[in-house]
Amino acid sequence: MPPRRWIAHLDMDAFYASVELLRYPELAGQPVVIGGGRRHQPVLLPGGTRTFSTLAGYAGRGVVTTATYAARDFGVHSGMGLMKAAALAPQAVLLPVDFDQYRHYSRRFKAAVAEVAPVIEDRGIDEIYIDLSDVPGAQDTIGFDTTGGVRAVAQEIRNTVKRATGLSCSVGVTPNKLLSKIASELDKPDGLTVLTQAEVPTRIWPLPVRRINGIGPKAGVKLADMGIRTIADLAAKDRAFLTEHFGRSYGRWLHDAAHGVDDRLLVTHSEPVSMSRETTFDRDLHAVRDRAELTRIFTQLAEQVATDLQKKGYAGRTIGIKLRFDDFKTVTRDLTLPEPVADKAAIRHAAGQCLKRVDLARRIRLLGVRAGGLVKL
DNA sequence: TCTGGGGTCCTAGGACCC
DNA sequence: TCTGGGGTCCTAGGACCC
Repeated sequence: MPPRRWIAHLDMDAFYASVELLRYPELAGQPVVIGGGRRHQPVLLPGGTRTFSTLAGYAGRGVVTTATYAARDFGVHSGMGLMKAAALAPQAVLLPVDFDQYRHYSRRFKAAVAEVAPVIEDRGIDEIYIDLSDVPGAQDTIGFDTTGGVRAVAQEIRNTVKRATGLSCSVGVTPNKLLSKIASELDKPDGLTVLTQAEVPTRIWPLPVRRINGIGPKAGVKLADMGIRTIADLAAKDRAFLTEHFGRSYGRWLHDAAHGVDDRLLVTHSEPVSMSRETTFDRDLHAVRDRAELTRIFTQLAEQVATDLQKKGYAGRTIGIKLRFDDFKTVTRDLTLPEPVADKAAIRHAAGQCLKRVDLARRIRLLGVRAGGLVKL
């Protein structure tokens, strides 16, 4: 028997919220929402107990970054505006985002996984792909179960993550990244799902098309308009139909995805392409009336980008800006310089040149500064 | 109760060069 | 006077993901 390709997708369960629960164990089982600004720090009372802000009465433009499963039971989910979440679950505890803490636990869980299986693709703070094909034991058959070996390896990885961090995760193991990403959600939280290619029709086809990583809100609506709701519906369409409606490249990809076909290799090393900073204001600002404040924030964003570049040892040749207006329309402008830059004056100046090319009639909701075309110094 | 912040990749048109 | 292709770079917008 030739060795089989086994790719795992590991997804930490409600990651930010779970890290907060390690710090505040008294919140276990309660609806907790992470998001918003710095205003909602817990207060430590003289007796040693803590009091927490709740969602009730929240006013602002924040969104839910993560919600505990207890909060999700009220219909709260990530990306939802905090105002709406407050209407659904006013009693839910609201905690501010603490990225430093999450990054710390992110490094811990990834290092723990690497002890068992070193071939890892980073997919952000709380997800990774892992190639299990060459991990000792993964190709073993246990009794008549040809997937028993890889299941045991995946379980060992889950145990290791739990030991190292106190956090649970969900894992999908299949022959490729596309299927593993779907599989890791099939038994969430704290689950493990192993699927073979032969199980695609029974386990994957009944799912909605939006479960496929790469079919987003727009494509989802377009497919629904054509009566294509499940992955089975999509798999039933031929290539020509899909390329006709979605273009050659995306159409072909849709066809492959529906059939569980995905040859992509793991990307174990990558260089950043861009670095950016952006901010949404508490209230929409007017280019003339709020000029001083806009200028101050604009300069600050440019300086933050410069600091980020210098800290990581990069310079950017293309400097860009982003504005979102009160009608939510977003525009970008960028400028490619003769040489890469990383100092705040150069970035601020180039960003200023970009800003001159924008019509500032509407009020501004968001402002951002970006450096692209990065080169390592 | 409208919709954060940080990214990647793709497309498409125009400039410019050979 | 009017006609080519092909390739690369730059810019703007948009889809999508975590």
